[in-house]
Amino acid sequence: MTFSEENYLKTIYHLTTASDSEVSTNAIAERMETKASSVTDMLKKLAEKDLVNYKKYQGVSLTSAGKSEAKMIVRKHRLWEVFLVEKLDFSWDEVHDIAEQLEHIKSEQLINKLDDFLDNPTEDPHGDPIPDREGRIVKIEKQLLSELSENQVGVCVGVKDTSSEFLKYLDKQEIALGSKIEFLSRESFDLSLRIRVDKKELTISNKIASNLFVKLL
Amino acid sequence: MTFSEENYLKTIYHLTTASDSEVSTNAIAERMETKASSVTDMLKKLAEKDLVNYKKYQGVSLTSAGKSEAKMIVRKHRLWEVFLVEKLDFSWDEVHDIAEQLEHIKSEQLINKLDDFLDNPTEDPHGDPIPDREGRIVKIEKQLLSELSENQVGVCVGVKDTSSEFLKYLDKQEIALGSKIEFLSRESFDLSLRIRVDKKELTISNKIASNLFVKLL
DNA sequence: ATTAATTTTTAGACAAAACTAAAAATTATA
DNA sequence: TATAATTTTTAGTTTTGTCTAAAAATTAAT
Repeated sequence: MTFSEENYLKTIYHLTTASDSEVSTNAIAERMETKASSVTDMLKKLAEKDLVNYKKYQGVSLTSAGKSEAKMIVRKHRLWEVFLVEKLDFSWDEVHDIAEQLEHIKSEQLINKLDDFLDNPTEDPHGDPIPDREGRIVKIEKQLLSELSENQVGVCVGVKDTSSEFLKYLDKQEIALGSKIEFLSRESFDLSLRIRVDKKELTISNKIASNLFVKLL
Repeated sequence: MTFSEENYLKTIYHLTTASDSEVSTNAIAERMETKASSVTDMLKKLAEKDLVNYKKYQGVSLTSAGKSEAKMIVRKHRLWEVFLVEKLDFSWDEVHDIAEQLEHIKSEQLINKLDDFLDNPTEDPHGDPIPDREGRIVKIEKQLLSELSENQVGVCVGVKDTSSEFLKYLDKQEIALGSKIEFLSRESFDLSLRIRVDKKELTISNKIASNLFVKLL
């Protein structure tokens, strides 16, 4: 399997799990910053290899073979992210691009040894679940901070947007995985939220709140 | 820089440092298990980028830019090998193929953090020197076991052949980096050597002895 | 229900890196 | 020093993954 094929599978996996349906050629092209015609070419190739279900003009989904390949790529990506943050002391906004490269390294033994070395983590530094060696994913129940009602309290368990920009903002506000977040009040005018993070009170926009996952206490 | 370009630079680096002269198209082709015509194509491209000195029919050498690129690839390869052996518990005969992939990961920050994480090793698991972040190499004086004279004593500091086959043979004989090796006697008929490794006496062929580096005590 | 807009696919081209086969240059040999 | 053998380069293909432009299919709008 080539890097390019792996990238397509991974993208299709993310898009289909997010929307829980078939995904369009254009959606893939947009996410991968490539042209629709290139996507069509690759879909044909992946269909030929029985990694995707593809019918012209009908969108694509992964076959079970494709899905398990995709999960292994996601597994590698997220394990390497844990390594970079936990062992090499990278911050959570710096690891994505490097993990994009590392996820293509081919060696099952390597990834399983890495998994053990990291003590078999179940989530990456952004709170996303890491598939185990059989592809199983332990899903934690979490919800967006923006969906809480006043006075509910949760722990930050993940981020929806993993852009460097957003993550740096969180660092600045001292919001990290594990931070206790209390929903104090909602400003009806702009939907901004008053929250308490650990000891400190602050105001965040609704956009921020709808990119932060919390687990209710 | 593409993977392929990096592989060519690395090969040229190894061949030129071994022979200390220009290297021929055929030598590169043979080492890389490719065709001479493919090598010629790539040499033109590398010359275009000022990474090699190339004149038709005259062989090639690295420019200083090419050499420093090559050293960085070697640095990455060897640091990853240390990681695999020291941290992930691979044996020294298993790491080469994985390091061949990892050496192409692009991030200076990554490799420098890895270097620190490993406590800035100066040699890889086969005893080969690891260039530092400026490309400096600390060369240790070492010689082939086959070049010793009777009753000299050394410590195993490296291997010339790094094939899995040879390394497994050494494991079987319990010869490792750091083993104390006493040259007891030479059999003139087949040039085989009687040696003592740590406490145990054994006989090894001249071929084995000429692939083992020792440092005299 | 046609027409218009959008999406998707096809067709043809291109760059990278490999290959084969043949030509050219170099080196070795008689 | 001719000629033979070897090495290296050139020329022309192939494969992979991308692109543009145009055609075809689908979806939206009047």
